[in-house]
Amino acid sequence: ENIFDRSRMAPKTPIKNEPIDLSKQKGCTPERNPITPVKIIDRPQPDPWTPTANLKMLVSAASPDMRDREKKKELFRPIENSEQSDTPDSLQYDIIDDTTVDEFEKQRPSRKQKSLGLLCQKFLARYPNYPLSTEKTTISLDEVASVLGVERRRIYDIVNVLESLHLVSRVAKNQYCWHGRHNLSQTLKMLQEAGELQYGELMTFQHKEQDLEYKFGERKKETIPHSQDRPLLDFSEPDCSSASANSRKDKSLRIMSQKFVMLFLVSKTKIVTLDIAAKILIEETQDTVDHSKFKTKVRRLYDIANVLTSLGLIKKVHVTEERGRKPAFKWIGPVEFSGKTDELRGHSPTSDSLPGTERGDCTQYQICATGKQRFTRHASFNGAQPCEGTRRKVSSEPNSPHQERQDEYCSKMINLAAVCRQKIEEDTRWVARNSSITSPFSLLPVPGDSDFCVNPLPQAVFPVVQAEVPSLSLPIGISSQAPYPSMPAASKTENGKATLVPNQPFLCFPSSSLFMLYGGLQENNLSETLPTAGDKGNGNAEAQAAIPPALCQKRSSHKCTSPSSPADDEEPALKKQTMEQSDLPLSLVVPKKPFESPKAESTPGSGCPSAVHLETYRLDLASRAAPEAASKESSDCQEQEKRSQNTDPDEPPPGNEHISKENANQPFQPQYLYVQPTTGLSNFNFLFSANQAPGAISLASNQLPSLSVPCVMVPSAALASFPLVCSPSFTSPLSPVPDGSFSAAASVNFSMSSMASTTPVFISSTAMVTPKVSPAPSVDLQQPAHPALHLSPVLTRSCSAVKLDSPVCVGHPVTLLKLQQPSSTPLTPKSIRPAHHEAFFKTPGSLGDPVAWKKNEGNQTRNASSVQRRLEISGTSPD
DNA sequence: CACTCCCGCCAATTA
DNA sequence: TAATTGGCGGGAGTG
Repeated sequence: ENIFDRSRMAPKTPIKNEPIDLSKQKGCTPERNPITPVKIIDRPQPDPWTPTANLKMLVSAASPDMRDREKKKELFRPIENSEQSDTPDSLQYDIIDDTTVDEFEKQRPSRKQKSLGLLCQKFLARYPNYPLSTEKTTISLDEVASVLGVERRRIYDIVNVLESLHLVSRVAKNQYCWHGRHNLSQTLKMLQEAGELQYGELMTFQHKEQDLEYKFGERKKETIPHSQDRPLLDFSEPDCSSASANSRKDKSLRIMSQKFVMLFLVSKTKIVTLDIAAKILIEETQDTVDHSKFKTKVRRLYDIANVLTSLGLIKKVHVTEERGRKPAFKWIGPVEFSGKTDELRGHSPTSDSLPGTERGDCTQYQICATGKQRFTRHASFNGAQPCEGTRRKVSSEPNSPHQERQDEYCSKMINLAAVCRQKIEEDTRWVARNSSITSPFSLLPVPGDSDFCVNPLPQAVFPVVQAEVPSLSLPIGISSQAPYPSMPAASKTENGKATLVPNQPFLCFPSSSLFMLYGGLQENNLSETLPTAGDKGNGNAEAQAAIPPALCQKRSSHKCTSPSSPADDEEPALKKQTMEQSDLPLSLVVPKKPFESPKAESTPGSGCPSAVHLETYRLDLASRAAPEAASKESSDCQEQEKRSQNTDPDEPPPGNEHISKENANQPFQPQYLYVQPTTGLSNFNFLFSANQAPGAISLASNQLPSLSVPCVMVPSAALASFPLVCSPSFTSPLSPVPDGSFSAAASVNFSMSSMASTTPVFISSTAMVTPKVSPAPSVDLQQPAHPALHLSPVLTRSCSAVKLDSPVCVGHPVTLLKLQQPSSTPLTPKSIRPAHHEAFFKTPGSLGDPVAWKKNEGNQTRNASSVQRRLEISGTSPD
């Protein structure tokens, strides 16, 4: 295209009087005098009258060529008709006849002809996509403006967007330097990463804590070699900056442009609707976006979109939804940026272990789950996500003090969540419409109680078995793989399938596959408690839930994993897949922050945010249900255990994995889904609670059910070595078993070995999996190698302790037990809290124990991973 | 009427 | 202080 244009354009003579064709000047330096020269000279200002008049004049003045019809046609046509032919055929244009042209010329240029997109095309036509590195092309705004016959203002619009993508950079007043697309892929990659981080986390919130900055800086540096191009990515940081600074800058078209692009890059479907983008970009926390603001944002987005369209990065599409079609844009640019910047930032080997994926998942879930508590959310976020910003913040400010921020944070999150949710919906619909695939999200309204869906990861990435649980009214995520027939009431035990066993609180899946489970909160209370958060929270949950695991993984692999880590290999693939699968429901947000997450969290001493969260969470729960927070945890655990045990009998034999529909019925029984780590994820396991309280899911505003999923993230390694205890449901106050009763806690041990890929995993929410899950698996609570202690014996107390220490991220009330360290004495959450933050936030490497621990695990995991993991269920009750 | 998005006022920044 | 940038939103063109 460009070439063509160029040829055309090239001949052009510089504007009449213009001294020099600055545009072509090589070397930015040549004419150092950034003169603002020309500006007026050629442009007789005389006619203030109509813009059109000016335009005409300019056009005519600009060059003879401009007058030429053909030229015009060329210029205009391509853009105008872009829809028709994305691949413009030069011939076409030529062919197009002049006859029309005359009129064309006469009539005042139509609006289209003056469109920014067209203008941008003209602009781009002037410069080579891939200029020789040796020469630098300088762009003079004035010149360009005059040549193109537009006011400078318009040029700014174009340049700003181009600048956001590093296609140009400002060198001086009125002077920009043309870089071309050499760095485009790199830039996109960066944006993608940033997007994942940002949107994944949702919050890159700003605090400028040193850490944050530090991190950022570091990251950037790592990623970006050149100093020059990076300017934009900074946007995330700016938040911190003072309001004043932010004011203008924040809203900058550049930043918007980057964010907009990020949305595409992060989006699974690669389609972003305008309104959603606008909502997301409006950082306002408020749910209800100011209408005028929204409109303004949309205007800007159109501006940006026009430029991006002319760059061939996006194209306009429409997403149809029940309400009608909505304008949207689809990313048609490169999706994979293997290139240059690939070197991920895997900091330390240890980091790799972190499952970005899980993290992300967790985060999302967490968010969703706890609609109520801000703290919780935050905490969860922190815990779950490694976002530096967040964490730092948290760390620095332990809970309450900074509520404001939290609020903001929350609000943002909420907002984002809402947006995401919408997006998801849309995407889903879109997808559904476009593809036969049923999106998991489509589930929408889940009948009260049971609302959880299982989302399979995108196929490619993980061999996933998708389970549908019709009974649950779960929408089955059919993301990629073959959909499984839903099992009606009956439970299925088939291998690949995950099933809910009727009556059983378990979900079983084939070990090999990963599942994402979305669950509603078990507790309605939360929603009640947090009225404000409630809806939003749901939205968040949904949104988050929506996020495809794949993304997470991908993310994790990228960032989290150190280069050396096994994940790396896969990474590309994952990423790719992720990227590729356009059909899948979009996940706007991908949590990203692999860096520290697990480890940091896991850090023993440090009270991980997760721990904090838990506490908070618990507290909330407690408040609604029972007051004793401290005891509560333990109690919960115990309860669950008890229950589980109780239920066990009912349960099908270990070998079977069934999901009981009843679960659905039983609002309170928590179900967990265990997600087997894939290679990439090998380190983490996710447990999601399957059960949700009916209330938890609110479809309210949206049809999409908001799911709050309590989830627990556990490093697989950790699991392997440690016995996991599925947490009891704290859930509803309704829960039959009050605090006091904990009979047995069921401890589930996942040992890598034991959990073979083939082995189905059981997740029991309330129910115990006491029976041997798999016959084969020996119940070794501990692997010899691991230093970790198994708490199995002490489930009860361990619960609390575990949470804190364990690398597990808890999104939810779920209590996982995992003991990493041998520390015999279980720490109570409380005790732990204070200390952790610091440790927590430290770089993974800094974490002594955890790291070591992790490494061990990691190794094991790897080894084991290939091998297997097995789930062991021990009936052992704690004390 | 809903989309698009051009246009240019005018404030924030720069030089 | 003047010029450059660029946010912003009215309102016109399109379909």
